[in-house]
Amino acid sequence: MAERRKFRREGEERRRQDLIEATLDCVAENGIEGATVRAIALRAGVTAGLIRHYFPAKEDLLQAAYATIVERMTAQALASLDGTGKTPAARLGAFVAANLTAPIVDARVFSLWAGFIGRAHADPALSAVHRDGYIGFRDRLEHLIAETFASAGRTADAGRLRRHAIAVNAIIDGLWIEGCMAGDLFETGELAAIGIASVERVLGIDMGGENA
Amino acid sequence: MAERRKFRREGEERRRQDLIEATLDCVAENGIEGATVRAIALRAGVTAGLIRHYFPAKEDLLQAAYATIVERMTAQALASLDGTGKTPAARLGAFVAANLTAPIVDARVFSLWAGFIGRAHADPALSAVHRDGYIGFRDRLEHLIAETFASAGRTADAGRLRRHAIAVNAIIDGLWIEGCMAGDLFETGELAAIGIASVERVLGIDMGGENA
DNA sequence: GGGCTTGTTATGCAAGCGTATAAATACGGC
DNA sequence: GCCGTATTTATACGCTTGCATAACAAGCCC
Repeated sequence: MAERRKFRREGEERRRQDLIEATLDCVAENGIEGATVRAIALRAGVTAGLIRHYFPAKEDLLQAAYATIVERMTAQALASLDGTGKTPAARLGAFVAANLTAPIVDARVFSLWAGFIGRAHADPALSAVHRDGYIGFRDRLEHLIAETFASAGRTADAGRLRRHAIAVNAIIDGLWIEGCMAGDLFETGELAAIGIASVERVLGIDMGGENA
Repeated sequence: MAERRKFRREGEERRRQDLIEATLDCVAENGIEGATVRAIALRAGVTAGLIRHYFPAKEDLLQAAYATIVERMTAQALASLDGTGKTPAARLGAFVAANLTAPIVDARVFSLWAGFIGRAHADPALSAVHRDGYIGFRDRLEHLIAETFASAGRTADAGRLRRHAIAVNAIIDGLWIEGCMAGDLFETGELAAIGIASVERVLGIDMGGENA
């Protein structure tokens, strides 16, 4: 009668990570409103009360979860740059392609993104997390474009470089959303091909695409 | 003591529209989770119970509200095509510019879009409304591009035309999002200029932009 | 191996949610 | 001017939510 549940004491960082992962699962499956304290706890295999032991309030958990997903996406994108010995143009091309292929183009990731974005307007902290991610991404893009131009012997003033980064960022974002929301409307690799071709034309460079 | 509240009987369509408008206000201000039955009723100036007299369930109201906003955005975009006597290229340019300027680039509209998108994954009906809007928009774009090509004496097979529409749609979407979320990072008209220049380069046409 | 710390569970609470239902009232037809 | 009807209000119910608190036990220290 009334047997108390057994449990293990996990390391602090491990538990925090588990809770964040459970939160992401919940948001991805049922939207942000599906991420209730009880649902998260159930998925993490703990009881609801424990959450408050690691996060002062639910909002803090959501924030941490969003920061995690932003960070993860960024890392995956940057990983595509790891190949050494490539030309700057090839690196830029790989970067664009990576952002338009699985696992970055993924319904689950989009579900997370959308869920958090919807909440960002009401929550300045989430909004800040997002803006940091956006600016970081665009800066990285601008850097890649600058390198590509330099290696091609082309010059571009700061303003032009900035506008190029904005445009390329828009192409990636727009195609990413299209792919995530309506992946079934595109063939494998089609979005990446369109993205590369578009970026080539916008920047007036050759990244080895087939100019689809 | 216990004075019952006075009220007026409004026409059915008028009440429905008021409730939808109130719903949009709530979603825009506090996200979709801020759109509770009571909050909506308060803003519409009625009591909560009335909502169920016009909509079987809250979900039906949300659906109607989303359909309304999608329809409204589409109408605004199409209105930019109304000018007669323009060349197809100029019409396409006007269309792109309109989608990258107020009132379409607007934090409130984006807030609505994001709120509903976040819920779309959990609600197939909302998802269907969105997809219809997306495909309709892309088709319109493809049509404009085809006209522009035709008037320039260029030919393009169906596949190429489709890919062009996908790319231009991505540019518009991506820049739209950037503008809505971080409008303060851009000067007035900058996004429209970048959009037009990018579309010109991607399509290889001249729409009268300054090729920023 | 006994005691202490603290990670963890269990239980409870007040508030808010969507929905149901009955009473009241505005207003067109006569 | 009254009646009937359908719009609108009022009230309540059952459920879920986030959060608080007290009891408990796991694992480290000595």
